[in-house]
Amino acid sequence: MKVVFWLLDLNPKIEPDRTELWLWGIDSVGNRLLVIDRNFTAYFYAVLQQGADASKVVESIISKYGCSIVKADVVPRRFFGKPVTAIKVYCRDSTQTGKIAKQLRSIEGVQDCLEDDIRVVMRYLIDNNLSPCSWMEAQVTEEEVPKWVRVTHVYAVSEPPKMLDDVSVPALRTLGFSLICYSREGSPKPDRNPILIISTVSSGGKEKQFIVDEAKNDEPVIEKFIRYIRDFDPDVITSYGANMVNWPYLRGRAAKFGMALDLDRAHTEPHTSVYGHVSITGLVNLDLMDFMDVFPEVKVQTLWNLASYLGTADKNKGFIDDVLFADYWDDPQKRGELKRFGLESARKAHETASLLLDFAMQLSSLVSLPLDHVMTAATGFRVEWFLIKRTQEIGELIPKRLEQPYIPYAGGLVLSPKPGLHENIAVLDFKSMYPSIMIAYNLSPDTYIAPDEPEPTSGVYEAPEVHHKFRKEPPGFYTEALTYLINVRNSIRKRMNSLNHKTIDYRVLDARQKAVKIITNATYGYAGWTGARWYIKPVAEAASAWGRLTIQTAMQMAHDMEIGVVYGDTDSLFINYDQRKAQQLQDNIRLKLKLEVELGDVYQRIFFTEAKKRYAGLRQDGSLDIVGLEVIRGDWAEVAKKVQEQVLEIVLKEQSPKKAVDYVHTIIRELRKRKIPFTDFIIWKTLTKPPEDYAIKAPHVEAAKMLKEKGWRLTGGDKVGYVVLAGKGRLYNRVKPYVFANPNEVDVDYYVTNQVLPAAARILIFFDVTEAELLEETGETQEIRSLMDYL
DNA sequence: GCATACGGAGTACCA
DNA sequence: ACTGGTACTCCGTATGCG
Repeated sequence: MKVVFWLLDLNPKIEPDRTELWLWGIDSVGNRLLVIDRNFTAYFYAVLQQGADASKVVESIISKYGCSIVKADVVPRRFFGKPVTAIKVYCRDSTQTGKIAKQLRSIEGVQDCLEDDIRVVMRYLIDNNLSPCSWMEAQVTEEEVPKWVRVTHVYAVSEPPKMLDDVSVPALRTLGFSLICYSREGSPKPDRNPILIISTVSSGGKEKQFIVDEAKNDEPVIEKFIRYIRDFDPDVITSYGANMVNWPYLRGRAAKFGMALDLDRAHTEPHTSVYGHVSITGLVNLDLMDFMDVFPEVKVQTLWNLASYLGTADKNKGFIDDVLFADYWDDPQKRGELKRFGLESARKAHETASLLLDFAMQLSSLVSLPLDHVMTAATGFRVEWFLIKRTQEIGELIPKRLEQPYIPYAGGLVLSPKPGLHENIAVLDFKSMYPSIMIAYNLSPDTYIAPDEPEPTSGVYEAPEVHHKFRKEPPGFYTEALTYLINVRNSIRKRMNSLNHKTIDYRVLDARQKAVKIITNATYGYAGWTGARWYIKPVAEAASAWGRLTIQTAMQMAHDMEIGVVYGDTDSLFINYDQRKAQQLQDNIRLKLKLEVELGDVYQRIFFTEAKKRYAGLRQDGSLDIVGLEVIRGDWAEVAKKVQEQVLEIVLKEQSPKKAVDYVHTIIRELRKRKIPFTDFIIWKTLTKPPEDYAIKAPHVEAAKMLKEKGWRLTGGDKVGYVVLAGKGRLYNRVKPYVFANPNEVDVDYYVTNQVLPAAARILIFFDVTEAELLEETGETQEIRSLMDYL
């Protein structure tokens, strides 16, 4: 019989005599099912030395290691584009490929072994051209469902499934949860601190909380939570901090009680897998924290900030800092608030996940990494798996990941802006400049011609400045991959145009085009990453060199047409806007440089400082576009950011520096009177390593050390929120984590001199306002103000 | 002994 | 745990001056 199913998750099942592939899916009527492929044979390649006798090598491999090898076939392959002869070595035991490959490397005639580091799951997906989060069909025979497998049907296949061309997504059962633990010794630890509340929200809108008793015995809480999940049987289970905190904590607590955290579909427990991700067999564990790199605008990474950015929540109403959990629990007046907070967190997790799930599924389907891995994997790995999939058709072998020395190279060209105000400025952007350049000049690991190599007869492209050469024909696999991505995105966008924005199809397609876009744009970065399997520095170096030439040529063309250029960065030019001339410049660039240029923002007025990468523009619709300045930085106090934003708005819209100065005076006065909310004083900075590893004393490091002393866990990547307190000595001697600080201790003067003043002066200095003027109020304004204050 | 200068560490942004 | 280009604050020491 035939089944059609949507692939949710897959895992290898290691048996003594074989490795099975277990594919967990959902069929078209909503049955959860398991499809088992028992015909998988692991393999790797032994690449032969030039001129080695292939059959001789096969013979010696078989004679020496025959008992662990099923068969060995001689096959033609490519490596960095160059033809090689390889022996495809099939292994009896999929867990032994690495070991056998290592032994084979010392056999005479074998140059190296490759692809022994490709994991079973990815091998299966790549070889059979299957993608997770996609529909597929297979010829199957139904089997009895083992007692410990929680699905409706189990099938066996004799052939791997085949992909279907259907972009739809089945209705998934989703569950979001949050954890609240009790600790008076800093970060809770599972061996000593109980869970107080587990809150869950599931698709269908059901909300349920599991709350500990007065004795804080959380054993039944965990028990009931496990049972609840098993009954609901979610396809996707989501929480914020799932991988690093929630699952390890739940496992730790369960272990303490001698309980198995048995809530998956195969009677096993959540276990840590690649990239530190927690895998739950048969379903998908999604950590919302892994989505934070999609939204760099959210500076302080928390579930509540993410939710409010995505618009599912009204700011931080009802938020409780985890430092205070124990206090809230112990206070009968406040315990209810804590319970509400827990439930609200679960709601936010569930709502946020439902907004982001489409994107994650499309990314998973595009790059072939399973849904529960794809957001955890760094950009480089997502690009890499996408590329690996594309190289299989052309027989390119997958290089090993090597430790390579890091040598920087020249990047994009940045022009110095003309400081001050400009009227009527338009931005011309090169459309996906690096990908276009890589396609145009066939830049790829397999097209690179090293200096000592002969040039092919079809000719080469030679990069400016750096003189790296790339063969013109045939196209390299980067070129093919990028062309595919760009075409796919165009066709998706075309299809979207004919759809209502509110339809599910539109939403799914939009998620897909976003996924395609991030992979396209990351390919240049991947090319210059020393960790890349296909790292060849000249590829990235040539792309940026052509980029610099491109922007310089475009600038010269603008100049020849008497179009003023006020600024530019890498792939953009800021020009004095004249619609007719701009259009003509675009056409000229398209003809001469063979690259698309699009008209970006048009500003009524734009303000530049002397610094590059920092400006503020007033768009024609009246909105502000602030770039690089303190306003959008995450490491300045809110009070300073608000002041700068207002100053920019006044200066750009009303063109009244005087009014801006008055505004600054007002805020400084309020600051001195401590009328500014405490949270506006918090300065957030990221730790790049554990606090104790710092060679120097820095304010955020000292604040982090204070938190650590009280038992809070802090390492690289964590953000520390601190405030500056009144006192003497170095700055680092008078900071405190904001959770420990009292609003009255805040050093108002510091915030005036080192936060508000520089932020405001950065702008107003270009309107001949001095810092002294910003500090001192003079003349009548002061009289009026003080009279007003008095009244 | 103090104020100032300046390079380096550290962070965060833009493309 | 994708790239380079850039600005900026603060630390921590060197330097200059009296």
